Amino acid sequence: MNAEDKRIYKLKAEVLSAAGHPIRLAIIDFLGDGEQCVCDIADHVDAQRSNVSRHLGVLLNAGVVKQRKDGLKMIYSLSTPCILNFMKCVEGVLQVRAKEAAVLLEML
Amino acid sequence: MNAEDKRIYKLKAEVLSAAGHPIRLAIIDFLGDGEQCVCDIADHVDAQRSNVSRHLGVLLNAGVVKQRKDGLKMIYSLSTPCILNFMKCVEGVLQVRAKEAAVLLEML
DNA sequence: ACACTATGTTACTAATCACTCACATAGTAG
DNA sequence: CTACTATGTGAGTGATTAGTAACATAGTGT
Repeated sequence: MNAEDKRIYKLKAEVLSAAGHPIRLAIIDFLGDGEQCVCDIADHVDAQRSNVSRHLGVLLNAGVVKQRKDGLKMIYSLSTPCILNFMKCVEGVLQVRAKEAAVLLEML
Repeated sequence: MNAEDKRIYKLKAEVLSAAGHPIRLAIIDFLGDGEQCVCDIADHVDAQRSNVSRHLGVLLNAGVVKQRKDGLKMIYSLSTPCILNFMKCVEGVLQVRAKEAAVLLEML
């Protein structure tokens, strides 16, 4: 694995770990229904505004969301809808996990 | 967003952030070609064995990989191949990012 | 100009993570 | 049994991250 590969993995890891936080995941899910302003996002994910603002900054920085100003409000939306697709795969992983847990339970 | 939702987002975040590290991403990519033992993985991703062992523990814990013992060796493989698919989407995000960076460059 | 609202930022603390080194364990081969 | 190999784990350190409170900024309406 050369230095070039490492750079690319680092970039990809940035995107994935941006998505790898409960609040940010909730934000992504919420934005799947359409663009939203910070205050509505904060209400929906049940967290403080400044905290949500931070998380949005992380997502923006990773390129997962984009922003647009509308008067006083800053409107956020998903930069590409495929982000929602890979949640399906994540659910698949969780299903495998759950199945294995069930098998272990049987063994007791 | 109720407590149940939060639990599920936390689980999903666990899977995503398990994938959100350059070395672990390289491991996932490598396992895409087929199962591998720890020592070969360590050689391939160019990191120390104990460190790789740790990262594999994280992936295992998240349910991203599974393990199988073969004599002295512990063989790891992807628990579900769809994990490779969502890399495509990550690449899409990076493309959007690159495009925006190019646009910004034009403006200078 | 003033007060008000939405957002972002600074500074700080607590928590988590990554990495390394040294050691422990399990299996293999002589 | 002994030496060796592959893997995993505890302890420690430095780096990164999450969350909060207080403040700064930008736009709106009177």
